[in-house]
Amino acid sequence: MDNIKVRYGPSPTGIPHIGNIRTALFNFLFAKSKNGQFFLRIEDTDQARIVPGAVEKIQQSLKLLGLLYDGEIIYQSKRLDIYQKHLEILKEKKLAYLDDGAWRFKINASDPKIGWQDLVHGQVEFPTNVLEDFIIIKSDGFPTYHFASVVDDHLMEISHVLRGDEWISSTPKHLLLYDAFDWKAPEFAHLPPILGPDHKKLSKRDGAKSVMEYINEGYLPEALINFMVLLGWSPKGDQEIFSLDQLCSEFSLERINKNSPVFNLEKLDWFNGQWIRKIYEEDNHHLKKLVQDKTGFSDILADKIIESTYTRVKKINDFSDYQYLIKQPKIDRNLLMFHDDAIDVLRSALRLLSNLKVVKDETIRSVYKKLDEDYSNWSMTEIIQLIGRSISGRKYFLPLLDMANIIGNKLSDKLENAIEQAEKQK
RNA sequence: GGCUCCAUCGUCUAGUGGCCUAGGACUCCAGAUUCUCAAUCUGGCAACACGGGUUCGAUUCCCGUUGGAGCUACCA
Repeated sequence: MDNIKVRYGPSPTGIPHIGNIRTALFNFLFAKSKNGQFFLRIEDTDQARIVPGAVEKIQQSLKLLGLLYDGEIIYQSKRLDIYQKHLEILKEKKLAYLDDGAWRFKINASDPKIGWQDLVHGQVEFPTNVLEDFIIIKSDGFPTYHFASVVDDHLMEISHVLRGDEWISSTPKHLLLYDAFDWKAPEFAHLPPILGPDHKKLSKRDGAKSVMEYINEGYLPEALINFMVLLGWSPKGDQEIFSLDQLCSEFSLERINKNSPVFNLEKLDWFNGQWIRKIYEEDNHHLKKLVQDKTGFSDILADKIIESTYTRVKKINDFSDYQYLIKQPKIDRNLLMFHDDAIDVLRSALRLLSNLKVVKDETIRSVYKKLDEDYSNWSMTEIIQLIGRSISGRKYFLPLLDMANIIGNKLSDKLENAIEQAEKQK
């Protein structure tokens, strides 16, 4: 199969969300895996629903992920004359008629069934008697999706149509249109949609956000791609981490799943963590730049923070949570309050730890001694350094609350054991 | 309602009649490691929706039931 051509055909009715973009991804990967071409076609035939700026957002989303399209972007709204010309052909064949200002296509199926070999679903068939004459040119002169996409796909020599599952029941209409023109229909692959945790259509709350939003939140394009592609597609082996390049050679339509996957943010977070570590190891200048762009850290600060915290971070933005560890700011009132709270927690924790003999007495005594001093003049760093060294010893410390949590967890375990044993003795 | 699609651990999935006491990943739990956490490694919990067939043998094939999703617009 040569001369593979596919297209991504969003309608500019808003900013495309991740489910939408996954369709673009699959199209892109399929084209690249077959050495084919990937086109962008804006399906702006519904004048009422057009959102200004949406096209730019679509382009931006694709660009951020590295999904470069071939050739020029095509606008259906600029091809009205072409659709008109094709309407004439149907009129001549008596396959179109005027109805209340709009043109309808006359269903003229000879067989009781119409079907096709779908590349992900296999054979799909519809009884033709459920089909009704449908509108191809609206009364405002613009074509409907059905008409415009069939005409354009043919003229653009699209070989494979990869689109959402919701189109599956309109495909018979499209097939009839191809027949009417005596055109060869392209191959179809209908992709199952991503669902929310409630198994309903993915909502904004559940993760139907744009690529830009995800990147703003600190997700990496690499992680987004990796996550999206594994939602509905699986590789041959057990490998989980894939770069776009690897996917371009690995991808295949046969391994697309028939059922609808559920969006799972925890796994996205995991992918993002994996990619942060991968980039740190392979190209830490790149990571540093990303962190600096996001946080405005100085060179030295960025180096220190990244080095000490890159294993615990899930999103790029998380790095900024650790800046106070190293920045040595003068203490403001808020930080001071935080001090008091944290130090109270630590103080009582230490008391209990010493009772339970979890930590060396010596350590506790030295921390106590420090804590009894007037700590309000200390910098945050000094406090954390002290506690970090005494209890944990790690040079680049933990946030106080983390520390309190650790101690708290250890305590509750110990206490639970103690209670259990006490009860056993009874 | 009609038509269509779909159905393996909580989630993403492998599996195309015997390699399956169903494999991997996320999450969770435990252990190892690290003077803490994280990361890493090891181990653990956890699934073939149900009922009929077909077959020597079904997660895998067929039918039905149930459940979920989509379409049923002068929206895409």
